[in-house]
Order: sequence, then structure tokens, then C-alpha cells
Amino acid sequence: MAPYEPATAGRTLRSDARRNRARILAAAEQVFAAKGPAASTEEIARRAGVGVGTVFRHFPTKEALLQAILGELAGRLAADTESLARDGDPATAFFTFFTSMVERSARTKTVIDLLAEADIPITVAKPVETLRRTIEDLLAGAQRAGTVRADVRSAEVIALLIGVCQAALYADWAPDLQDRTLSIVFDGLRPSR
Amino acid sequence: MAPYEPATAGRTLRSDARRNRARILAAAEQVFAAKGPAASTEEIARRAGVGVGTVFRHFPTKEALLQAILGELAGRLAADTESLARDGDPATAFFTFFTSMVERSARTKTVIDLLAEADIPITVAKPVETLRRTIEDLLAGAQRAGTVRADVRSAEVIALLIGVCQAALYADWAPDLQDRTLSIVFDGLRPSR
DNA sequence: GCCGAAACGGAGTCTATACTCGGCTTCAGA
DNA sequence: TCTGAAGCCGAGTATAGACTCCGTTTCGGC
Repeated sequence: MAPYEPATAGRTLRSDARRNRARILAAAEQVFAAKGPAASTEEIARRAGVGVGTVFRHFPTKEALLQAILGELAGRLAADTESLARDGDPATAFFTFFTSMVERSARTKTVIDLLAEADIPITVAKPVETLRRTIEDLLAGAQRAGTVRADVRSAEVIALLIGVCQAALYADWAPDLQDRTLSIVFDGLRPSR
Repeated sequence: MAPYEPATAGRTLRSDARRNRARILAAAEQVFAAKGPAASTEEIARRAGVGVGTVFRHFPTKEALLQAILGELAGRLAADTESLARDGDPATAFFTFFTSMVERSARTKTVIDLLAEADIPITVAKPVETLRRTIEDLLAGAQRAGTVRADVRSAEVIALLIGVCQAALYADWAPDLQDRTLSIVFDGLRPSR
């Protein structure tokens, strides 16, 4: 007998379906970034110029759509971070990374979910894992270059990152407040002067 | 003609009503602390051993109940902080305060709402204002004692406090992680060594 | 104990939002 | 162009949670 074939298998989509899928992903990215994961499917469909039914035809649940967006975002973050780790100056790359994450988090409300989510779904597990490993590389590089204290571990770095990213979401602060806050954290990370 | 009298005016409650009111407040405190402001009224009523109707008889909306709880909490925090500012050693009181806020926040999910809520409702505005002023006093005391850099302002202290309290909510971290994270922040706040 | 007012309880209403269903439209291969 | 399968749509369903309504119960002054 023929083996069970899930309907979602990698079939060739009709042109209109392909176009709508792309529109839905683009709309979802914007809406989730602006309003966070609680944004309604209705709004995403409206923004995509599509009926709700079409959204659910492409993604079986809202959660699946969110995961697709988070997966993309995680991939982009991981790639950016890896290239920074590869090409950047180890002495400063770690701080550049930290700052850019905080700025991204203030702009797109989904960043924090990747960092803080307790239950990492399978769909984003791989890029998130890469991201975490790359953070460790950046940290180790900065420690070797002497710009971060040797006894700092990645666990507290990630905790601080989550904290500052969260804080950046609340009452989107003035740019100089962000700078002053980050400079305190960075001073705490640096070796004793 | 008689002036309009809101039904909620400070009338003497019947004994059963007084008892239920106290039970509802106690239940709401526990439930909100454990699950955050999103906890359902149903659950609070169940925990209080009371019907939902009774909850709404005492508090017109869920929001009003939450505000009552937040008000109490803000009052307690403000009082504790003020006594620390009055009696504690200025050199260490600020750090003691910061640590205890983070510990409280990890235990009771409502603490963060007092700090981070963008729109401070009238019911909690006064104690929250007192708390903020007292934080400034603690900060100023530590700066005079030379344990915090003179150029640090209260805005970034509160931002850091919000951040670390938020981080403490996610995946309730091991005690030594909290210590290591706080020690980085505290090092950043201290004058150059 | 009696009685009216106060308070209680929880089924029912209303609203928001995820998700379904089936008739209609569009695509693409012949 | 014709046709059937693929895809679209949005009214409809299901569920959760805030809040209401009113018949029932309890309190407390006489």
C-alpha cells in the first residue's frame, strides 16, 4: 500500500498560492514585529490582502506561522552574528553584537521570544543553537582579547541580554538612555581598570 | 436633591461581605503573584471559595481588583524601601534594595508591572511615586558614600532594575546565576577601581 | 423568630480570536 | 478554450474569559 503522505509535502505550488504565501509571510513578519506574538491572524490576513482561510491553508495554526517567522529571524540573527564573529575585531565584536541585539529587540518584538522562550520549538531549535554557540565564541574572543573579564560565563551574558532587551521594549527609551544603560553593563563586563 | 452617591461609598459591610472581601484579596494576591495579571477571575474566585459574581460585587472590574493588589504591593515596597533608606548603611543599602527587588520579582510576577507599566493608574500612582523617589535617595546615598559612580542617573538604574527583574522571571534561574548577573551590574555601577 | 435589605452564586451573555467548511474562482495542462 | 484540480474566501463554529442578572441565602435589627 502507498505510504501515508502528509498534504504539506514539498509539492509545487500554483503561482497564486506561491504569491499569497509570500505575502502572508511578509505581513506576518511586520505585524508580529510590531505587536508581538499576540497579534491576531485576522490582522495578518488583512495586511496581506488575503482571507483568513488562506492563511490557515498555508499554515495549519497561528503557532506554525509564528514559528516560520521566528525561524527566519533566528536564521538571520545567527548568520549576522556568525559573520561578525568571523570578520570582526574580537576585542569589540562582542559589544557590537550586544548593542545590535538590543536595538533590534526594541524594533522587533519577536527577538526577545527567541532568547527568552523557555520551550524552544523544533522549528527554530537549530538556528537558536547556532546563535547561542556563536555568542559563546564572541564572548571567548573578547575574553582572549582582554576586553571582557575571564570569569564571566555565557549564562549570565544571555541573562543580561534578555534583561536589557526586555527593558528596551518597555517605554521605548531615549537613545542616550540606551547608551548609558549599556555602558554600565559593559563596564561591569570589562576587567577591573 | 440628594447628591449622587456611588454604591461603593465607604459603608459598613455586613460580616460575611467583609470576610469574603478579605478572602478575595488574599486569593487574588496569590494568584496574580503566581500567574501574573493575565490570571483569570474564575481562578481567583475558586481559590477564594466564592462565586465569580461575588468577586465582581466587590470589585467592578478585574482591572480594579488588580489595581487593589498592585496598590497594596506598591505600598509595601515603598515602606520597606523607605525604612532601608532611613536605617541602612548608605554604602550598601542601594545594593541590598536592588537585590531584594530582583528576588521579589522572581517570586511575585506583579512586581515588574509596578516598575514597567507605562500607564500608571491613579490608584497606585502615589506609592509608586514614593518608591521612585526613595530609589533616587538610595542612589544618591550610595554615590555620596562612593559605592556608585557619580555620573549614574536614576533613569538607567530603573532601566537596569526592570531588565534584571524581567530576566529573573524567565526560566527562574539558579541562585548562583542571579548572583553572578547582579555582580556584573553592580561592578558596572561602582566607580572605577 | 421575623423580615427586609444585603450579599451570594453561577448559569447565561457578550466579545475576541483561533480555526473550519463548502461554495466560488483561478490556474495550468491538454 | 475547456476542464478539473488547486486554491481562495469569509461567514460560521468553538472556546475562553470578562462581566451581568436574578433567584436564593444570609445577616442583623426588632
